[in-house]
Amino acid sequence: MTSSTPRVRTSPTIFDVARLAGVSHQTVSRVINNHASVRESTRLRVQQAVDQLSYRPNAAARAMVGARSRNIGLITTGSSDYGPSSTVLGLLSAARAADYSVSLATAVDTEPESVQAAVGLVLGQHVEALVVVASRARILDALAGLRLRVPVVVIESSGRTSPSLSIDQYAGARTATEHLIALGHRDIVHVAGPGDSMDATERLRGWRDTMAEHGLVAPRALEGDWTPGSGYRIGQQLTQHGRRFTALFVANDQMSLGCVHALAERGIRVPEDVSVVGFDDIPEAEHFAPPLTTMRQDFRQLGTDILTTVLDVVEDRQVEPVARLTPTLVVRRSTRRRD
Amino acid sequence: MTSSTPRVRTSPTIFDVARLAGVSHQTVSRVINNHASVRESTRLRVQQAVDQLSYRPNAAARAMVGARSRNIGLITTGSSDYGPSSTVLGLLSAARAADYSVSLATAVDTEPESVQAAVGLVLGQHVEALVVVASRARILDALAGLRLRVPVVVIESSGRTSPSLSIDQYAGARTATEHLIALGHRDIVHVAGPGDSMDATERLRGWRDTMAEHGLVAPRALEGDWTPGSGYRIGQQLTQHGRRFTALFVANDQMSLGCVHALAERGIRVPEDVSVVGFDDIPEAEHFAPPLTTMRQDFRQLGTDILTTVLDVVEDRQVEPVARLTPTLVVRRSTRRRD
DNA sequence: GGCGCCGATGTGAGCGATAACATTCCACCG
DNA sequence: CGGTGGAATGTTATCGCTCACATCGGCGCC
Repeated sequence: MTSSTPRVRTSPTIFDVARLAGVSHQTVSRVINNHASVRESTRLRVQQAVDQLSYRPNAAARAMVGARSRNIGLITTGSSDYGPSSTVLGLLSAARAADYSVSLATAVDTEPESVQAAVGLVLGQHVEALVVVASRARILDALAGLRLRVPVVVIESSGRTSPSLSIDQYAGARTATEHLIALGHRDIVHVAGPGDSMDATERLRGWRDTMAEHGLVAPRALEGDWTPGSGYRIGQQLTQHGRRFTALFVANDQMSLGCVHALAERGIRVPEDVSVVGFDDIPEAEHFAPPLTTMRQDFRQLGTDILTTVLDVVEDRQVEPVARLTPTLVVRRSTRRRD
Repeated sequence: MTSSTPRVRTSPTIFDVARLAGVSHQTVSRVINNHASVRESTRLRVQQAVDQLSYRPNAAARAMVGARSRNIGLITTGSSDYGPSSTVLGLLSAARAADYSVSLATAVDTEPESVQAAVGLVLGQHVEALVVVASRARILDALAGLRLRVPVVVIESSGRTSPSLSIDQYAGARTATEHLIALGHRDIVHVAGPGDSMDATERLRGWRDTMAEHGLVAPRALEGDWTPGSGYRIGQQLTQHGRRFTALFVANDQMSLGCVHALAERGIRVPEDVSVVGFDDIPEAEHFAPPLTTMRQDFRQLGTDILTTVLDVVEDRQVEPVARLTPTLVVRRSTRRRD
């Protein structure tokens, strides 16, 4: 056990530093803000005083005089879904690199009140901009009801808001479906994510359009909630109804896992009897039984792009209204040519 | 696309509200802080003015006069490991419930400079306390070098720091090992997490002690890095060296997945030939092939406890120096009685 | 040598809120 | 009917910092 930290009553101010260095507070201010026209010897003396007192400028006071806070607000749902949480992680790391801190609040659900409460919380922290990870359409609605005084950047795939960024779910779904079709599959069932998820909707649309373009019938999709458990239940239904299919395009890797589990219990083998494509490329996917073919998304890049956009918006630069990254297909052993 | 938000140049101040309501700014302050002795009619009038201008008190100004910021700082590594990220999620949700915002910064690695940079970032945001998710021992070292002016609460399982909270990894590892021993296993190999992870060290220690208490030899543990890939490689090594074992206690579920994958490739079946116990109970574990026996940790509860401790510390109340939650065993199909 | 200029530094105001103290107003009492 | 007390409200100082402007001092030039 370490000794308890000796807590100092009050922090030193710029005046304390000034007194110790024998200069005016304004000179100290110049030094800590790297202003020109401070003699080298003076700068040094001040710097020493700063170190000696371990002085840290008071952010609140700086904020009051209108200085940049280098703080951005981030709103997410509290879910541990791979997509949203990876996006957050990507943004966090980009923010760190740009020397920005992030004030984060989670909305307990998608009710407008919850979202607005979360927004209110971070807005209380002097943020330069707000980033909202809008996994659900309702979050967008809640947002629309607000008249905010800071710029907002939204992460969502519908393209309804501007500026918004996302990974192109529609394109990803098309690639996945094309892959299955190229392997000779014609009866391709889609296991979708929740209906109010915009990512899920886009993936569904991509699958449906691609099927249509190839003259294939797109049967009604079954809807899960992203969890492995829901995938499992859908897998069971799929086998019970005696539905005919040779391939499954599942809207995320976790549900794929559940589906494959249910299929295996019925003696249906992947990929011998049914090919399966997932979405996300979670770290586990490579080691599923069998290793899962899936769509990889570059969340780190997304995080970096988000921060770039935020900085552009904050500094009143031109920004692309709707920016999109494209997922890439990772072929593993869960898909194969139809016999 | 929604119409672009009309950005107002400057926010209304307490004086704007006061003027509109025809009272002094102090009366407005009383209303927004729910002070007594404001006539009901006045309160109403002020409230209306507040709403009309959608006035929000300026946090920086409040902070300057010493008011509580209702903001806590959180430091993590940017890893997406299930444990740390679930802890963060748990804390975030508890903070939301307590109307606290969270300023989050990730340390790019465990170098003291990285950690200190992250700490500096959040310390610039007027936090009432700092919570550090110290998954690695080195983070603790970096922290020890700092003389901070805010209370610090650490999430770490070694118990070196105070106050600290954690889930009792040692106890969990003991339970897992006991489970295997109770099933008749004697040759139990441990696949450990990285050596500088305190959780990994505690799990290793728990396994070793339990083995010793039962008069069993604990062979040298193999060390992974928490990823499924590392588990896979270790699984391969295990089979190559022709090591004798009937059970595997793997330090987390992801590595378990990799191990089982490697074993399956060599024709070794789980649980027929080898029993496997994981740790974490990630959502996927239930649908692994076979469903994984593992140790479940209550991260939500941990998050709540962290916030309680933070509040206690901030308000100078007595706190338990080292608090621990206990994981519970979830038995699934990857373990069975030794033939 | 005096003037002007510029680099280095100091002074004072003000950001938006709260706390402490001052004032007003009215009801109630002797 | 004046005095008194407490509720309601107003006034002022203050927090730590940066900005705008004031000041100071030395150097170069005519």
